[in-house]
Amino acid sequence: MTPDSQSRPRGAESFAPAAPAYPARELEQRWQDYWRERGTFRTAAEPKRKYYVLEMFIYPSGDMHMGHARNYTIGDVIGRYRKMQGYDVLHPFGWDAFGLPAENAAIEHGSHPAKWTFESIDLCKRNLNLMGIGYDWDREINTCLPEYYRWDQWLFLRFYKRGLAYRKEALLNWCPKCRTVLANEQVIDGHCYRGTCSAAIEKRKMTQWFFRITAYAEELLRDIDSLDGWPESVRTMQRNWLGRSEGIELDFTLDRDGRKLPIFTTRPDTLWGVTFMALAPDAPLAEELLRGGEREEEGREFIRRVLLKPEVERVAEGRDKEGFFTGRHAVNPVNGEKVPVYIADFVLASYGTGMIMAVPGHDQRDFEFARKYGIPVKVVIQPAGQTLRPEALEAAWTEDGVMTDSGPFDGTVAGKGPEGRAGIERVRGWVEEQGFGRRTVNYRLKDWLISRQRYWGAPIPMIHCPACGVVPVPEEQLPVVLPSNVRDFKPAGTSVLASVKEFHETTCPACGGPAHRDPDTMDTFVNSSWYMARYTDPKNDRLPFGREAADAWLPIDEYIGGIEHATGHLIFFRFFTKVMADLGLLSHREPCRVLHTQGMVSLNGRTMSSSKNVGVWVGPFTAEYGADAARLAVLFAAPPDKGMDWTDELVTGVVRFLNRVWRLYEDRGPAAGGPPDPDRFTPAERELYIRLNQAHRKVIADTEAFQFNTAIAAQMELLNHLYTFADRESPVYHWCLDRLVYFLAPFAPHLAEELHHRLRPEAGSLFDERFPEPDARFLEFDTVTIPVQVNGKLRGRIEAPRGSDGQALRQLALADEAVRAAVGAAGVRKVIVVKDRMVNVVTGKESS
RNA sequence: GCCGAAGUGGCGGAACUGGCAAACGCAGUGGACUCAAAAUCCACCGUUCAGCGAUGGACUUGUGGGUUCGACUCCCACCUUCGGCACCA
Repeated sequence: MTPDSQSRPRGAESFAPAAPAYPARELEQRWQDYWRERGTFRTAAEPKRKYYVLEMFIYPSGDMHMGHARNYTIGDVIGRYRKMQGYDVLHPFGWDAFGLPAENAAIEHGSHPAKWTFESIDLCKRNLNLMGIGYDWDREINTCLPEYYRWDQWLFLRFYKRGLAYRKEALLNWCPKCRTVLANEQVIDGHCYRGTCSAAIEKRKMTQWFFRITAYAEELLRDIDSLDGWPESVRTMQRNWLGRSEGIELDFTLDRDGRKLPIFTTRPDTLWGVTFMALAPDAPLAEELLRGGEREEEGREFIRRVLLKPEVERVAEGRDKEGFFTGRHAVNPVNGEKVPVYIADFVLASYGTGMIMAVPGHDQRDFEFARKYGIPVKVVIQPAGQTLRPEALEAAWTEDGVMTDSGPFDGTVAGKGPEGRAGIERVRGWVEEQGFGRRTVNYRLKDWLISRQRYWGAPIPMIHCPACGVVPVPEEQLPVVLPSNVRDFKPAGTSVLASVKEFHETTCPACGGPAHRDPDTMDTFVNSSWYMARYTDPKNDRLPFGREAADAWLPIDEYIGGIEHATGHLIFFRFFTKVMADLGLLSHREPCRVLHTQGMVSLNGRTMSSSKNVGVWVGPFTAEYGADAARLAVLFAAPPDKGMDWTDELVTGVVRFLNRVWRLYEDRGPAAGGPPDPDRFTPAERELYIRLNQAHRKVIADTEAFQFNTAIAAQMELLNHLYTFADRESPVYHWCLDRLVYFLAPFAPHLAEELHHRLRPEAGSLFDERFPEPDARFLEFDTVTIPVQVNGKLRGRIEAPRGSDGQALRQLALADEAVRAAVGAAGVRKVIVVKDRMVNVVTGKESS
């Protein structure tokens, strides 16, 4: 390990803040045991009022830091709170246990990925229990067990039957370090998505399995509108990711053989400005066009060279475009013009048809390319009141304008701007009428590549037979168990499982002849695409889950996890839900009603991370400060969706709060009496009682609004009032202590449970009690202090009975000395009164 | 470049539907307790000007405009930060 002053060595922390002044750890252990023994967080068999709260499950990779802890604490607050409101809560947890780090660790230590994984799971589970998270461990799932992944395989087969799983050859993202292909969602800026890897991605042509997620692109996009419990940011990110664009597909005709060259464009209004065509270098047609031509060899060499370039370089900003003239020409259907056909590296094979009509006058990329290769430029959209000359053009004109040299459309306003849309629409209609092309919708989203050439994953349940081709493993033969007798996990560019004879060699289910299994495993995002449904029926051995159970609990009422999954997991699990609904497995078409994304936790400016060993660790921290301090720290620092910085000062504050609470109850015996009698209130008691109810109201409102920081602040405020309240024998004071226990419950559950038992030794768990309602009669003070402004500036205050009418407030305000002084000689022109809130006196002349 | 979110004291952050900006916490200052310190408790604590002082005035929610009796909140323009997408035809 490199010396690093920022991160502290694990297990040897010496934190600056003082530890709690009460035996936090001891008492927390006691109540954690108590909850476990009593099954406090076990799920109801048949929910009456269901509430499904779920945190994204974890990839178990060793120790757990406060970034993790924050995620699970947020879920736990909601789970405990809803339970206390009488909901039947489902709050499960499990392990996303397949994946590369386990394999890499095994390679490094010469052990087996399973060993490393199970050790990590043990550690994580211990940490979660240390934090006092109330899970129903009876529903724990683990994706690396055959009981789980057989259903990945089962679903795969169902997908296959429906044509939603298929094999194709394509140019794929290859991570040279992980030695496997990756889905588009797993490539970030041309690099591997895994933080510990981030190697530059290469392209390889391979035959692999895909899920046809594009078949659901339209529904995935449309239903985003219905996800009103999701953050707008995530909805926008998904819309961008799906990338719908409307246009037309239209055929150019190749010279000599009259072959059709289909192109996709969103700008049919520029059809008359086409001066060349361009094909993607990796488009299948590219090499074909060269075949037999004079420039065949040269062209092949160009393609080879361009495709060799790593992805990062290809997409680098402002990069010079490269192209190659094929020697062929194509005819533009709208005007019969003959234009040269190029191969150009800026054209993507995977988008649209893999070829484009190029309009240098009105597309910046085409313009740059045309200038470089001396291709003519035509201007067919003239900006209003101007006449652009092609030879003087310095950049493409991409705004709205008037169509010129455009056959029947001369004079039409067209473009992508608000004015021009109608023009494009007209051309579109015409193109269809003339039979040149058809309306098309294109998506940026591509099919989901799920094959991985790695060992530690769910085997793909397919068999390759020399006689019968690709044959699915019969359902009754599932699971296809991942063999454990593997020596070398390091893939040499081919799949690990191909080298395991006993696994790889099999017989064909169709003809009985020798065949071999598909040697690849599934992307781990497959496992996490349906796990939320498995929790509803985790032990089912006939189906992935029963429909009744799934319908009883889904959709998730509250899903909590990191924003980094916005365009990966959160799209995949929506896709799976829709397919599973179409397979008749469940009724809902969206998996999750409300989504909250949680901000990162940083330490000294660096994001906490297990793999980088940066963090404050749950084990050592709770040993010294306890779980309640950890929980309050992550909850109080900031609203959940914002990032937060972990500091010693933060710990100081929450520990001080816990100590103050503790001390308040220290000399208290069992509770005396119930709610206080308002008829016998002293003025001070009355005030305290109102403050109690106000705090109560705020705790409820803020918790439901996901503002735990202010919910805790309200409790701190109440605590401050209690400390300065003189009469410690007052029934109102007693009652406050009684209520405060409930307020604390979701946030600092251990301390709350302890105090609950102290006040009511004979009672059961606090979490089997109902969360109380505030006393609606005492939510406001009878007298309000109302600020008085003169011309919008604060000049005085008046006291008035709550609910006083405008006339009364007006009189009081105008009688106020400071107000009269401020008004002076100018005279009152107008008085605005907002009941119980504000009086504003507007004076006659310019005064002041 | 496009899309989205945000910008408030020394710091983390509050502020209902347009109605007292700065709740709560940290840090800081003063006091109590103590032989002393820590811990604890109580009080003060946006900036600036005038005043010995009590107090009073002015200013203040990224910048500049606007709407309004009144704007952290709404509108327009701009700046900055963060996040996403990006040769997508």
